[in-house]
Amino acid sequence: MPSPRSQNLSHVIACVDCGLRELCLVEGMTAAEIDRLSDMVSTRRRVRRGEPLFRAGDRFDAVYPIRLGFFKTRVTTADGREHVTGFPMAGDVLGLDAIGSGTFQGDALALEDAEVCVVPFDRLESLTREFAPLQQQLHRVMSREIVRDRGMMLLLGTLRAEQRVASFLLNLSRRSAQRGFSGREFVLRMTREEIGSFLGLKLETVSRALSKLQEDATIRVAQRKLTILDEPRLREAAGASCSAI
Amino acid sequence: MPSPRSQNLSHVIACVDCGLRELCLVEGMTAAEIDRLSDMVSTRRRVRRGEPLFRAGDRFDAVYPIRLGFFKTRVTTADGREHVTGFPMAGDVLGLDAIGSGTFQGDALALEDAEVCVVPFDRLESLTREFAPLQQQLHRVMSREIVRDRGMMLLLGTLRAEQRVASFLLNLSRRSAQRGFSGREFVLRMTREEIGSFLGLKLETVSRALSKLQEDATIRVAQRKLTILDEPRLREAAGASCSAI
DNA sequence: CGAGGACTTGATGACGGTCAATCCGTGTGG
DNA sequence: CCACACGGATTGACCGTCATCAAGTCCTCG
Repeated sequence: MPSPRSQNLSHVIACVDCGLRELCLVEGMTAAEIDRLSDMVSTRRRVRRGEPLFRAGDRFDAVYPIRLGFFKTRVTTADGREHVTGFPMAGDVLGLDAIGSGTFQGDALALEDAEVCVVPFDRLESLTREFAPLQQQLHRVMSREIVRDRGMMLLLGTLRAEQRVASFLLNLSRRSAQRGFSGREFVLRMTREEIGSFLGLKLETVSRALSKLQEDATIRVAQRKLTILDEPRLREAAGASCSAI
Repeated sequence: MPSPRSQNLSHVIACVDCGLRELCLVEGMTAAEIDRLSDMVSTRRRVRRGEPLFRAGDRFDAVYPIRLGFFKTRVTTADGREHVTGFPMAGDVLGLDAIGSGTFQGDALALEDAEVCVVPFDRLESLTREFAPLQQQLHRVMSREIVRDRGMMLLLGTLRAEQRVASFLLNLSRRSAQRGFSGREFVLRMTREEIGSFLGLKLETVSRALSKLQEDATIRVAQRKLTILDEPRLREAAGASCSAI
């Protein structure tokens, strides 16, 4: 893994020029304020596919807005079972759950080559005391995380297998579209097993649900490539809680 | 519902004297700093059993540390199904999930007569810019909420009915003990149906699980009164993820 | 004391888990 | 270059857990 210092900083895009501004921490700040933040975030870190950004038990001292790439976050229970808690992508912020305890509670693994900004948390906290908009945005981002998790609880607690898979696809579609990519056609960067772990299902059940949706001509799925053919139908398959996650 | 102004403020306990300090927002602050916060939180609000503290769609402008009582929070889906997202009790802070959107995403209903502190959020944000310890504590509280929700996702995604119920009881026990009450004997303030909604189960399944644990002499349950007879066995019944929630 | 809600318990069936066989795409080595 | 191995994915058969439906009991509160 390359040290942060191995990055050529002159090539680092400033926050003010970053395409992810409105998803990230700086939303609502003036250009001058953003530059202050940008100076602080002078380091980036690349994470290669399969490598961890952090692991459970690592000491927390920074949060990581994702610049590029796709991660999975997971927790591992005492008896070795693994549960995927999310699939963060560019614009999402990793590590917020570690603030409370000072150590990371789970692993974050890159599902493809990725790059994150390294935001030292103590300095971020100081800066939020100066800039109210930054503070508000940090609170919004954390709060969004809570709302997202509530949505997942609803999904896990009330939906049936096919509804869960349909909701999951709609979620990926929406987030893909938010980031300027196609919401209709995208690549599933994770395995069926990882999807299953995230949704509280077994990989076979995920596979069956996808096959079923394909039979209905709702989606087309060829390996990792997924196309939404009939979005209204997919929303219907997800049930009324399609907006859940 | 009585207006906040109807409270006799001279009887309001200052934060510095509050038994819930270490759970609430002021942990780590000096007495002088706490007094500043205390002045701000000059209003309390009583909520009678069955009444809402807030409802989905209400405008967010304050968070509510619970002084006394037991709540349930829930979300209602478009098609009218209800899902309980938590059972906050004294020392927990209500409303953090609304920061992101500015409106409450779900309802908070008192399961028994309750009293909360009203902390106007814009003033709390200003104050956190002055007092770093207060800011850190707010972040810790929000982060804890995320971790808690992650734990619920793990529970809902991986545990079987009896394990969920056992985990739930251990959670109530721990929180009860943290607040100075017995962790061995406590009252279930919610119905079987509400427990089921929270755990992603039907009320009959909850009832059966409780009966089963009683047959094993792990617990004794008489209506709402619950006694843990054999805690190690209950931990075993919860599986390795007993620390989940 | 009566009514209604909360709870328990039983019978039955559906959904999804488990086990197993097979297929497919990719990368590796003969 | 092809054969093979391997992991991921699909599909089928079977079974267990939990939801559903239903009956009946027990508290609680008017």
